[in-house]
Amino acid sequence: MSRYAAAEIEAKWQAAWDKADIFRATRTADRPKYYVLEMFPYPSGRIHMGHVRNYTMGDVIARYKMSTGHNVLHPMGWDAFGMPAENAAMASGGHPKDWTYANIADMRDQMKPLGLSIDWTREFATCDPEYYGQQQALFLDFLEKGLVYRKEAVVNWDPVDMTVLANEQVENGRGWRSGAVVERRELTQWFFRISDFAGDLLDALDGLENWPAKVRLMQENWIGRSRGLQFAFSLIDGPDGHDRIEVYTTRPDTLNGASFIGVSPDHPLARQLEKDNADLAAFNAECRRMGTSEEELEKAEKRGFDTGLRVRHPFDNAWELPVYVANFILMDYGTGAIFGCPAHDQRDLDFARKYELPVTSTFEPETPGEPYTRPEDGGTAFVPPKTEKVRYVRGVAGDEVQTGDQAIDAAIDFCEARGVGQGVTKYRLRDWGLSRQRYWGCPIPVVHCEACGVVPEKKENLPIQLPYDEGGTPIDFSVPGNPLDRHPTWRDCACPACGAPAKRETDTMDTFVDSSWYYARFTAPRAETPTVMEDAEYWMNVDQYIGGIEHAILHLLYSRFFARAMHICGHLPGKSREPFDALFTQGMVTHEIYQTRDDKGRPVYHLPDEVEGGALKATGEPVEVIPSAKMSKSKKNVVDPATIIATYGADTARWFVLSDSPPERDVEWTEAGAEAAHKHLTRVHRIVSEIAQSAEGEETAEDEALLREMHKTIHEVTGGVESFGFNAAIAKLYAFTNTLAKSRAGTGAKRQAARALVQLMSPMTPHLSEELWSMLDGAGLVAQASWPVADAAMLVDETITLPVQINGKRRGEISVPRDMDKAEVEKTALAADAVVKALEGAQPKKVIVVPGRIVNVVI
RNA sequence: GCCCGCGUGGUGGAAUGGUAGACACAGGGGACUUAAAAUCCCCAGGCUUCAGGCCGUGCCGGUUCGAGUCCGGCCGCGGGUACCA
Repeated sequence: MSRYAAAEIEAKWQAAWDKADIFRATRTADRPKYYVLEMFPYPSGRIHMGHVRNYTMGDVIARYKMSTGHNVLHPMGWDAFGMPAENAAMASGGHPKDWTYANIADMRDQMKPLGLSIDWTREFATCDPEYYGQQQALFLDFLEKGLVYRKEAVVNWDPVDMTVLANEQVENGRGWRSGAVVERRELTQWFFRISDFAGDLLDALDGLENWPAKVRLMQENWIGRSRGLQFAFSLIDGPDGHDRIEVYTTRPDTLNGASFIGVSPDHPLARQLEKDNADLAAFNAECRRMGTSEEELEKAEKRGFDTGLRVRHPFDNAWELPVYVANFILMDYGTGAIFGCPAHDQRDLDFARKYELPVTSTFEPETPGEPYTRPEDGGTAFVPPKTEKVRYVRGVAGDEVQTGDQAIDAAIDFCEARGVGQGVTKYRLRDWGLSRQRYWGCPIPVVHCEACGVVPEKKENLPIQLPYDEGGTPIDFSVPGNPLDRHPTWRDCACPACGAPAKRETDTMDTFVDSSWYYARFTAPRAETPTVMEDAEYWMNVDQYIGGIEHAILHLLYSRFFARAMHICGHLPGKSREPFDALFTQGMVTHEIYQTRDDKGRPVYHLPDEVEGGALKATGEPVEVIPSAKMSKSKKNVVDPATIIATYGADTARWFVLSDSPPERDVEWTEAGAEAAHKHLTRVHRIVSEIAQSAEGEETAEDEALLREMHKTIHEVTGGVESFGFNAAIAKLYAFTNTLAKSRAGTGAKRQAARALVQLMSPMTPHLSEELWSMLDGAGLVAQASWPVADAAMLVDETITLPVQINGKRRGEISVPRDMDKAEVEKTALAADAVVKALEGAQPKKVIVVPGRIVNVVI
């Protein structure tokens, strides 16, 4: 009897699949298409267990769909632009391009042994000129349709590295790499007009029924719709060009509690005033220096600068309010100006107390008599939920007692009728700035011409390729700044409009652009246009998208925007305005952390490989075990998929990452678990090969029981695979393996059962299944066999066991024919020993019979 | 702060309002073996006066013939998010 030799089997069947070319996706009308996609990886150089879990799940779906008669598209590519490649070049020399392509080759080599059903002919990397050239074409189309534009924007500027930093890259006001104090600079940047789509992107979330509710909610909050009133206060003796201050409020019902006006330090009025006021200029400069991190904002004191200016209240010409410049007001939300209502906003109240401004309640709790201290009497700001009824003492419109929502609507109507502003809907979502002052990204295909200004590059000149060297020598990344800026010749070009010498744009695109349309490119990866409508029409949408929850907002929102924009430019059909029909977010792979301490008491981490039985293998020194956490290089709690595959085989790794936890939750990698998975596969191999080799025998009385169990297993595993219940499906497969191992059924029935087992396992353990399938004389490849169908008649037993409860507590059970009618079941239940004993001759009050489920006797 | 999710044996977890703990890990006992490995069989929520009984899905209450599941209020943990006017 041959042992389970995973390495041999896996190589053999991967070669067989390759030879038969069964994973190549080709358009055809004779089968329904199914597009399954996992979020493509960044080519860091090593695959990790998270990748294994992600791609295995996608592979299970892809293989299952293939065996249910679908024409499956299951592609793979590389999200290959980005900072790590440049950082690697800066740290250790070399070129980002070489680093990236070498990593891609390494990772492909690590991925292939997993036996994924991927159509590798469609593979591409976003740093391929063939890909980013089409991205540049998209950009030009977007430009033509007004979907992308340039504007001045404030950015975090690192003066040492000479680059713009994202907010996440600023730590305590300093650049994360250079440690230099970050400056706020105004730069002209490119923006996508995503905010024009805010309402649509929000409303359309309702239609994404097969997305996790959590992700939809996160996007909803991110887009952040609010309804309010926009109106103006008239300014008394304002500087030239400033006779009013426009404000936005979601609480117009508190207008009679207004106490001051606040404007952002970046507000045009503040900028005008600082020209003649050195103190204000200093105040504003200090505000602008302040970081934007959460931590800093938390600590930052709410500070204001009294401009001395006054405005008139819109309801009362005689009522004047002071105008402050305040450090907590953002220029890019609303109008950059607010009215402060200290009674109903804690921040405004703190501000009012600090600068001794009036506090005026406009409403109070509805129920009198409850202990309540008004904010003007030293209480905290009164901010009840808007759905709660309150008593208006200085309301704007409507009843004295009403909910905040009602009062807000009434106030908007009232103000509109008086010509005081209008009701508006605003969104938190802002336009997406895509300019990056980096080398390793997709060049923005425009030209700056002295005569013509900003001119789009001609499409026939695409792709605008990144230069590899500068005048013969490879680009030196150890010099700070953007290499494209200082390149001797790359910038030089002819103006596409007038032909005069001009300069290229040196900004490149945010890498989120690259991943916002790759799913569409997979439908026609070698086309001379971004997409081909016929292919997009056929393959789109992605039927099942799988990836990490960390992309719940940015990547998925940007992709939804891009799909809309591509539709507008004729690159995607209307149905693909929402590109992902179903989304699944899987959990992480975690592992314990092993740590010792050095002589100074600092933690030293150790790889799981170096630890055995709670001590270091090398020295025997005991290790501290820290509970499971996400695998990370810095904590060394990583297991390398390559090692696992070498030790146990890919099927074991695949089986284990699916087995122990529900796919949306984290799964803890344990040596014991991996070993158990491997033991089980070895056992299946042994049991099935024994059955395959045993001689034909008589039918036995146990045949039917085994086949019934087989059909139940088919039913449950199918349901599990279809609903991402992989762990439950695997539990059922374990149970069925036990049944099969113990069964005394005849060889014929056992073969049938073994064939079903092997086939049901095949999406998870494709290699082992092929091997056993061939032993069992299955025709062709199991990968191409039709999925087994459960016989409904075999799913229900002739005789069933019903639990009998007395007053809801289980007291016994009865065995009855499946289709016995309710009255008979009741009779049988009442005759059961436990019931007779409990009733002591009395009549039950009530008997509930749930057919096929349970009987409950109420006494 | 606000929004969302989750609390089930020693552990991971299973359970359309209907037998709580499937399946697996770790554990205990046994068979085979000179021995070990491998394999196979059995036990296993807690308490108990043990052919039985009582308790039990974070805590308190409710709805129901029946609640891990539904509702209300707490407690704890996890995630998201915020000077958003």
